[in-house]
Amino acid sequence: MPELPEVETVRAGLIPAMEGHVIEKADIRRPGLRFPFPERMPERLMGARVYRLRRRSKYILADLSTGETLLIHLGMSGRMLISGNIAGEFHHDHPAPAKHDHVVLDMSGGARVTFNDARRFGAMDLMATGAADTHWLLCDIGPEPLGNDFHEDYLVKHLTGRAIPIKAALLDQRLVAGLGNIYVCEVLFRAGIDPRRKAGRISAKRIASLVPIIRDVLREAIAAGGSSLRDFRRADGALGYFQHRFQVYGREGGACNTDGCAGFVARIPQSGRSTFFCPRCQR
DNA sequence: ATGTGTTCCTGTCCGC
DNA sequence: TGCGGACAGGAACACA
Repeated sequence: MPELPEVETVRAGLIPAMEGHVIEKADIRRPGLRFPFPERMPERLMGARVYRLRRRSKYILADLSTGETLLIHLGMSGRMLISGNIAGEFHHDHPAPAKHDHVVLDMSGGARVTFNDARRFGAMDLMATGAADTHWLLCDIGPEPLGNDFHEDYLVKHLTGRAIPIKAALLDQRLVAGLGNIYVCEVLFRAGIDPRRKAGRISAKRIASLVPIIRDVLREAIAAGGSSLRDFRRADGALGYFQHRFQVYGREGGACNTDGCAGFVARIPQSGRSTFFCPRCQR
């Protein structure tokens, strides 16, 4: 579900509720999600102050005063909901736990943060803060697309000679972090590249052109508060609005938006997932 | 190395 | 209105 822009939106929304505040109560309502929760999770969370909320790829990382870091992954359907006292506004009543509310954190500032995840593909874990980079879920993830380690030479070097379709390559978190099905489709549309093309058979110049396009798409989506499909919401309950800017994702059969292109958006399966593209102007 | 398919789950939507 | 099937933002895994 949430890709980098949505996770970044959630992180930003959680900051006023969590950063600088102490976890006063941790209600763990089931043994785990995609993976079992770590041993003694409530005890390890209770009394911990959240120093900082970070993001790495599609993961939210909360550095705690206990020397541990809480890792949160939203999977496909995970949501972080805030209720109660947010940023000095008093709304004392917390709603009763709803279906699929799996973890409930009561913060010292008066906010309640609820991890709701219908499909339970999400995850939570705790690790030593200093060892966060070596956590098994994080250690093989590639560079942040908005960071300095992701650049033209890097992408060209890692795609040279690869027989993998460019769509699958960009979806692989080991190459670059944070891209998912929506944004890969949108990026390849802007680049005019056919998602089925083998990465190694695309010119270095065109591969290089993907770097600024990836950055632009992600930055625009973050600025828009992410994309609200189905039930994705920002932590404050507002909807993101980048979905209104989709050129191809979810637009099967729609007219291509490229000037002068008379094509229509097609949907094809690629490695078990839907790819949306314009066969006429993506080559 | 690179497919592809399956799996983990629940919810929603669409056609009959 | 019910029912079955397809499909959904992720990603690990087994296997050809």
